Amino acid sequence: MRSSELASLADVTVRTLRHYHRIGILPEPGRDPSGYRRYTIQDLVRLLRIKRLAALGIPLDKVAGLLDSEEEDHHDLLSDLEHELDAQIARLTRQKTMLGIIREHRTLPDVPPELARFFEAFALSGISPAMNRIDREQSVLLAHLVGEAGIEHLAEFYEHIAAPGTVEVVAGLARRFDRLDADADPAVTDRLVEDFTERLGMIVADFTGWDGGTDLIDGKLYGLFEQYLRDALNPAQRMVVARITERLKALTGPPA
Amino acid sequence: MRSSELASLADVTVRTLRHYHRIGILPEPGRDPSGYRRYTIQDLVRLLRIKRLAALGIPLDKVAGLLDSEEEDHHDLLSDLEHELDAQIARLTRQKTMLGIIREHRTLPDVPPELARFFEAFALSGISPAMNRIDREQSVLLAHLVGEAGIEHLAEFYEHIAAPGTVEVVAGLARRFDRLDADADPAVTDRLVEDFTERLGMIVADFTGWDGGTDLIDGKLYGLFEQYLRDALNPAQRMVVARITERLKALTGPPA
DNA sequence: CTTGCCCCCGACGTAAGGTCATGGTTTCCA
DNA sequence: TGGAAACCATGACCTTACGTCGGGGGCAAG
Repeated sequence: MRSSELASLADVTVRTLRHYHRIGILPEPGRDPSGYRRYTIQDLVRLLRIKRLAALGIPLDKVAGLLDSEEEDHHDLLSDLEHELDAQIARLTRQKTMLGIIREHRTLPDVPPELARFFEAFALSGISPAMNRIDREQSVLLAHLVGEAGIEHLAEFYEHIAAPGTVEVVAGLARRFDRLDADADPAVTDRLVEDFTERLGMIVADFTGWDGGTDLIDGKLYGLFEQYLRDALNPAQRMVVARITERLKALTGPPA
Repeated sequence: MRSSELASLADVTVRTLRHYHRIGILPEPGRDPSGYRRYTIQDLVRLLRIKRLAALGIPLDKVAGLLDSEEEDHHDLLSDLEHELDAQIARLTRQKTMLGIIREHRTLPDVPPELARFFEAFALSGISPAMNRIDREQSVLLAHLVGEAGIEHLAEFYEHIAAPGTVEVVAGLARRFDRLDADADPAVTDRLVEDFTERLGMIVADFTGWDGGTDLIDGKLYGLFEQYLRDALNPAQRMVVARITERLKALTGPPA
């Protein structure tokens, strides 16, 4: 048998044969006078055994050991492999689940889908693209900040915000916030702070009372999160945020 | 921020940052006077967005396109990815199932587990290691010869052979076959042929009547299969095989 | 004699980084 | 103030299981 015949009998490519020779799991056969490899049935059997092991996901550098050792030293190897397979399947399944959610809700893939509804509702309600981008990037930062566990809590909060009846209020406030010029009339900013506090204060205050929240405030990431907002907003907007934050602190009561 | 700080904030390694720079999905930031990279929050956001996409299984060379394009051109990409995930999960699940079967039955991993019981029973019943090896290698050849579908038919046959009551008979015949010297007494070989035909003839004849069988006889692989046997056996054993084959042909009736 | 097919070898490429090796910089601490 | 520890930079090689060239030779048929 020459190489292409062996290859086609075993349903592999000739390149694969040479690869197996190079890594030493298939012995080099003899050559004919013109230097071509001549294979025997033993080589075919060996190749088929290799294929069976490879099809189980066994790495090629372990194959020689398995084929040449008589007995079941390989029990460890196989159970390791099985655990690794479990882990891989679990990972891929998580990916698929995430992709499915993203497809169903048609959300952007680089943003946590649990939070996406929120700024999607805004995007449809007359907010500027720039502010929308800020919301998106904030969400990404925030999601990383609170971690896997915290995101569910956040999602619950966003559900309140995005609920019918409330989302219009939020969108209206957001539009007004979005349109604040750097040198906005103090009366305008005052009214925005008042309206926000009055209409959303309790909802937001309930949320910031979350247990995990206080740990986060000390972290570096949280500082960056605030800095991100400072960078993105104009002075009037920054002032509004600062004053709303003050009012919310008062609502949640003095810290211990 | 310097590189290690950004890396730790985003839970990646510094090497990963540089990799992302090299492939162009994370822009190179400015440098400080000593040549160190100084990152900003925008870089952190970009990095976190990359991480989200990568966690979905999106290849890095598609990431830049997704992050920079505004709208949903990526629907195709995502659904392709979902299909690929399905395929991978299916493949890994098949591997795991196979491994599970092999572990449960404690069979050798390089041999079809459906056929393994057969020569395992033999190995325990006094056959020589050499003959046992022949059985194993034959099984591998045979399994490849008949393909995925045929193996189930084969397994059914092997069930008959390995059934209580029959397996002892088969093992006895196999031991006698195994011990045949190259120049065995004709009376001994005659008796073996007779006993085999009498006690197993119908079972084997039923099996060789399988529909797919006739296609295989013409194939190259089948010729090799026979050659393998010729190489492995001594003259007396070859003669016994040849004579049993004759008798079986007579049992199944003349071909059309 | 050329055409087409088969064979050889060697070398580069893949995905997503890990792991040195080497050399300069900053920072901490006695 | 000096030296050690820690940090940063670049470059190069390593991983898996082969695919894909590129260059050169062998062999049978038209």
